[in-house]
Amino acid sequence: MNFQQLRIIRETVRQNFNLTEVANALFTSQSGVSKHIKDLEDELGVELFVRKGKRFLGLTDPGKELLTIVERMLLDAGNIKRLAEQFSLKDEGQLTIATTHTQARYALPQVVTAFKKAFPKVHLVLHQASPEELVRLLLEGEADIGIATEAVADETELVSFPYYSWHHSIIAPPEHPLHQQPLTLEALADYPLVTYHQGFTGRTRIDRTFAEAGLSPDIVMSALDADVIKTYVELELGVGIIASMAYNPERDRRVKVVEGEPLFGHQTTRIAIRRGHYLRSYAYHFIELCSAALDEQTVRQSLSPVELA
Amino acid sequence: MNFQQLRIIRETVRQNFNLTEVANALFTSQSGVSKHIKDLEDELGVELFVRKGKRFLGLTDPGKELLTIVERMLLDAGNIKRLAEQFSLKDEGQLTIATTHTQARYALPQVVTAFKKAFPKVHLVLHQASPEELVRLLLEGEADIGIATEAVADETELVSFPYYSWHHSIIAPPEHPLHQQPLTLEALADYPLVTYHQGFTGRTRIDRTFAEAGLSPDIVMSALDADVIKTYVELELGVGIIASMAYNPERDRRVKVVEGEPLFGHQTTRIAIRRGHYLRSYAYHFIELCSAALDEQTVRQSLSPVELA
DNA sequence: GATGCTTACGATACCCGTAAAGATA
DNA sequence: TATCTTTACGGGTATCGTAAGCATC
Repeated sequence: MNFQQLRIIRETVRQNFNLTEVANALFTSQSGVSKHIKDLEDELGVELFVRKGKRFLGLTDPGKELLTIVERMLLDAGNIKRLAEQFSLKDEGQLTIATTHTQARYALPQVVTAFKKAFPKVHLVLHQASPEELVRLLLEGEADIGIATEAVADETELVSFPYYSWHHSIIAPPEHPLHQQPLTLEALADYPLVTYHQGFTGRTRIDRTFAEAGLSPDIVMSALDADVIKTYVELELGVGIIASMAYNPERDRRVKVVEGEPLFGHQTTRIAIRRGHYLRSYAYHFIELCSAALDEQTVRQSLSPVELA
Repeated sequence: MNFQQLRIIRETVRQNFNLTEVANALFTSQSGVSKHIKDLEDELGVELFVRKGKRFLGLTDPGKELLTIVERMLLDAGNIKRLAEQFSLKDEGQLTIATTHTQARYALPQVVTAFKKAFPKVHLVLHQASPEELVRLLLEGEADIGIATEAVADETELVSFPYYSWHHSIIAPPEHPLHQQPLTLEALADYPLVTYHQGFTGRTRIDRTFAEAGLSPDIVMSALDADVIKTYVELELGVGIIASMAYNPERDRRVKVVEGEPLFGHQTTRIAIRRGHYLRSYAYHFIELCSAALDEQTVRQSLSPVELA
């Protein structure tokens, strides 16, 4: 048994049991992948994969149980590497933050600025992704910290902490009739709407709120970011619903804002990390810069790995 | 990084930083050990060991942190092997029980008999050891299950469950004057005593009870097992204190027994396993044979590994 | 016929053990 | 001086990639 074999087992599942793709992902030959799997199965005396002829279809029962152990071992292998870097290059290295556009654009700039000042040698990677993709990046160890409003609280392998709360704002051109009437869900649903994509920046909440009121608004356009939404609102395509922090009274003079909290309530953006993922000390500092309540000790205490069995 | 390197790191600590001994323990050459350590340190970019000239003295800070991860990885490596056997040889394999003489001789025979009947193909190893040694065997993965009255409840890396309760019995020749007087600690302390070695079979409790009463009895002889104690009591060397289950009215006719519970209270023998150590299904059956309350589900639930960090 | 897995084979790199040299107690 | 570690070197083995063969879709 060696680490390459373990990596291959894990990657085979990730690549949907296509050994050719596994070889590409691990930058090795497909024949080597094939042989490694065979060798490991021989050594353990168990078939790990369900085959149909020469094709791989899935994991056997022992394969499934083995995978959870393998994942933990490879997680630990990564932990060893980061741990070593922690000591060899105290304040150097890389920190990968997986986050959505909204956070990267409106919430994180101040944190990033402060962080860069404190740790100038750390290479900061802001990996922009959807909430679901972001969860995957954390689970696979490709990102150290995830920041999002959706999805992260639902995954048991992740631990998440509240970062900050915000609410939705409704924007429309200054002369829009919406500004002449009291704001209700019904009134809002009468106009074509422009807001975020499915699963982004509180869109789930928006949809649910309308649905619970028995309304089906006409969302004429959806976008990943508020800049795009604002642009189309200015073009009078419809009424916009954006995150409050995306509205800037200085710059956004061509639209007029109404607070949407009475309609949609407030949202909590969360900071997430994978259980058992070793974090460099500067990563803890980054989290503490986000929220002073989240000091290293507090975060570490919540980081114990999920139970076995 | 490979497994041999990890094994060497772990073994170097176990062998008190003597690389020659490490090589012997791992059945390899000392030069290879030396090189592996160097290679790993180079790869990680950190010194793992404190050296004085060429001698190894201990672990550095990163070395200490690394060790805990390495231990977990090697534990998982063993888990993979057992897991595979579990599937390839369903009811075959080996089960190593580390236990003291008293348990092996008086408590376990019935369990072992029933177990052998249920799992005739499992090679059962009864590893007789002191409670401290037994803890080490469990921690190092050399034993699957430990059974003892002492020590096992104090180690956080172990989980333990109550097996059964017992008390001490006092034995003396039938005509001994002890039998003519009411049993008190003071009366007992007047006679030379024969009982178990330090740390064995409730000896801790015996010593503490006398000490708390301000008595310092004359323990003329101590032994590992009740058979030896009985022999010397029969030879009138002194009064014996043994575990109640070691007294057999049929066979032990040459001594007369007095129950010692009023003096020493009762003791609980416990079944212990290491957190995170994968157990074969027949191991769970063994535990359930000891105590019907300890079914596989109950035991597994208590087995989650100790927290990180 | 295109895709995907297995097997064969040669080159390479890695690991191991012997032996000699250097350091430490 | 005896014990212990490092370094150098040669032999063996495992790993890797190319290429050909074969099954599956």
